[in-house]
Amino acid sequence: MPGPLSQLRRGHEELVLGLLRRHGPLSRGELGKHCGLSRTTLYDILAELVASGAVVAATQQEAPRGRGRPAETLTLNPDAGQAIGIDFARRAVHVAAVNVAHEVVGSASEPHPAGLPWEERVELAARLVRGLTGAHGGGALRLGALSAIGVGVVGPVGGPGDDPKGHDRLAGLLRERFGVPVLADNNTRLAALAESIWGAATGVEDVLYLRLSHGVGGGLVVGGALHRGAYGLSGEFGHITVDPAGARCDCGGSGCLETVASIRAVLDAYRAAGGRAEDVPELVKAVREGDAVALGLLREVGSRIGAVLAALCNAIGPSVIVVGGELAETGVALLEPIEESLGAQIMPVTRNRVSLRRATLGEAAGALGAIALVLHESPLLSRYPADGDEGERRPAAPDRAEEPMNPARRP
Amino acid sequence: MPGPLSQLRRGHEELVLGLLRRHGPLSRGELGKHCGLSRTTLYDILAELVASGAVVAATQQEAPRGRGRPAETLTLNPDAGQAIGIDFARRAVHVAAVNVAHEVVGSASEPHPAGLPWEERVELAARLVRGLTGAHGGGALRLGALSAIGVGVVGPVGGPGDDPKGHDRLAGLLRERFGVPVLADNNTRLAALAESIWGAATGVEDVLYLRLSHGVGGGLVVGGALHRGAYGLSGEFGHITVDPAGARCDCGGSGCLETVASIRAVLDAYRAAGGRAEDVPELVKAVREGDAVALGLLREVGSRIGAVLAALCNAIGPSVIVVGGELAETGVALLEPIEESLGAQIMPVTRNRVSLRRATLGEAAGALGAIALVLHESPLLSRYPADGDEGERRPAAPDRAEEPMNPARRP
DNA sequence: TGATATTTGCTCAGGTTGCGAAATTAACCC
DNA sequence: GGGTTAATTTCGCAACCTGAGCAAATATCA
Repeated sequence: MPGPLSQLRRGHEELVLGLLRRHGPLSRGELGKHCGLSRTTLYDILAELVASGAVVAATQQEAPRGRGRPAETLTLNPDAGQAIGIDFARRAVHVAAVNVAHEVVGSASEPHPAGLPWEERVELAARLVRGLTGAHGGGALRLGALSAIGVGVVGPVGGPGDDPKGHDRLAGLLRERFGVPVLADNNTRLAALAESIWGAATGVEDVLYLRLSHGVGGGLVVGGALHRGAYGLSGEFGHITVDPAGARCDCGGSGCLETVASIRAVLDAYRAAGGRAEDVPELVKAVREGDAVALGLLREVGSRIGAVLAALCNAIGPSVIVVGGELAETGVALLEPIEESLGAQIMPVTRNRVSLRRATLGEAAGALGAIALVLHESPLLSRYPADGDEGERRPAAPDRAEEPMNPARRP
Repeated sequence: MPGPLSQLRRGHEELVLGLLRRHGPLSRGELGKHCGLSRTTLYDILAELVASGAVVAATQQEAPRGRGRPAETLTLNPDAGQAIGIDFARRAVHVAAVNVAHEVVGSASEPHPAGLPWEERVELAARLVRGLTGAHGGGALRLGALSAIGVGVVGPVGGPGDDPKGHDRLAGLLRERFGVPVLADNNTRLAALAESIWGAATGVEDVLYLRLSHGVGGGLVVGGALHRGAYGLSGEFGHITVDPAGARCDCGGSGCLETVASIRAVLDAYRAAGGRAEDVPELVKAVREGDAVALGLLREVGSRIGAVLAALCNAIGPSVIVVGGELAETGVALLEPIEESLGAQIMPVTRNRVSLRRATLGEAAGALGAIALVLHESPLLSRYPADGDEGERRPAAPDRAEEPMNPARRP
């Protein structure tokens, strides 16, 4: 029964673990300088963490020999706990695992036919997870202190009760098999989160992620946290209208970005212009060989994309834009026109403050994001029970800090 | 010296006060059901709040006579404390005041020439504040437990150190005069926050606010909190390109929404089309009289606006869109075309989940938002001291809950 | 009318957490 | 070996949360 006090303690533990994660090995003294807690409390917490095995004394003795007693350097125990994330994409399952230090220890994927029943997809995921943890040498899967699984799924997540896609059942299956809570979100959004932590925008707090794949979508990271929107419908960049007179889109609209910038749209346009490419690798090959038709097409597509990104930038003000998905493999042939168009339409004040980057995580991004979901939401799992009878919500009062921050907010 | 424990306590006090704010008078028992704290703790906190005068027993005796001892109904003491907000607009100063119950107790405005020095504008603000608190009968201004002033200013706020607009000096002047901390943000953004609390989107957690005035701008409320963006540049909807071949804009770009939907742009276009109107009221009058030119123009402008809003909706997923600023006074003549265009370009899944509304707060919105800034950020003022030597930041781990929430996050 | 049940308001003892001050330990320097 | 310095540990106290239990006020029942 997690009361407010245990929560406070847990928050402080998270704070200390977070410092170790970001700074690497640290002595107790250095830790104390950064965490804002009193030495006594910090030592108490550290003793607890050491006892639990989450933190161990670093073996390296590269201490800059000072005058007094040498400080013991502490570091996270890389074997103490793991978290896994599973991305149930349309035609494949991806899994990934990280250790307590938030270092990726492995990932695996396996394609499957579209429409495979949830039972079999869960079975497949479980097999991949076994392979991962086994290969890592551990044997039995240990979820450690995190005790939750993150899941990425296709389609909007987070809306009210309806469950058209069977997500609730999926969560049930996973809970049953792994015996731990399951957290889920849209896999493209999770890819955005992953890129903001391990990928092209590591450490950046405000990220706009655009994914150009069979579908076109994306996600927003706001203040370091994933943005979901009112009905879990945030990040649908692919269905922004770029040409009201354009082609019909599966979503019911016309001239959506997806009808211009999806894989199929680009390949169709390429073939219509006389090019020959059956899939993205062939298109990439053509681009590498300097095919003028391909380059011209990508220039046009990139220009459209850049216009949409510029509008979003002005509205949302991210500091990094990440472009991912298979089409991003065409590299500068696509990114340069995007950047040109973006620069032309964005506000001049913002222009040199936004950086456009290509995604770095590839197909594991969704699974990694699912892990991040667990790591970020984990304190949620220990919150004290809800009233339950009515959806009582707090207004937007900012939560208490768990870590020092500068109170001098300059107006 | 506010340690983590005092903060915890303060958080719980805020929680209880927040419940009273939103639900109005409540008995201890009802309060207990919602706050998730143990009865003992709750009673302790309430005793403290009653002793401090922040909470008083409600005089009304409309208790639904139950079986046992009748419950004492508690309510916020409307005279216990006040907060003030000041909006330093380009050509006017607006001030507003609220009591602890977050009820607006008064507001006042006074126009002034553009470019007035900060000293005189602060002087003007102080005079307005004196008038307000005096008129309310109180006499001396009491800021109560809040002890901070919120300020709205023109231009981006929240970026790094540079201070081209003299905001730092303004904060200094206000701190000196009122002797309390000063919190500031962009006034249009603050208007968005105000609309999400007291205005057209009361209680809504995800709001997109668009302001059509001399400039065109807006703000985003995400999860009930104001969104600032990486460099304080969020909400610049006015500089989204709607027509790359359009007119030059002051921002340096071309064809920005502001070149189409600002007051001057609309009036110019109206006159160019043969209409006669020197200012917005005259335009509104023409609209009311069914002037076909005006209606046609607004239809076109609204259509442009709707297209931009649709794109933003797909990306951000708000549940309410609020349109404010002087031009919104043209009413349905503008809102209907906006809604049509919005509905046509938004994703069908989202269509009936987004509601478009006209702002309700008028010119006081900025000042009210400044108050909200103080109310929302107030816990910040009591956070424990920072390390100061380096900008140590926590990653995006969600903060601890101060209030019950449903831990069952359905995937 | 009086007894009982029920709900509410409140107190008390106990456990946990955080923190300041003093004591202890382990190195270095002379 | 003795002194110095800094890291670590111990100790005692204060603040906070909580469960249990008691008193107060009222409705219901005999």
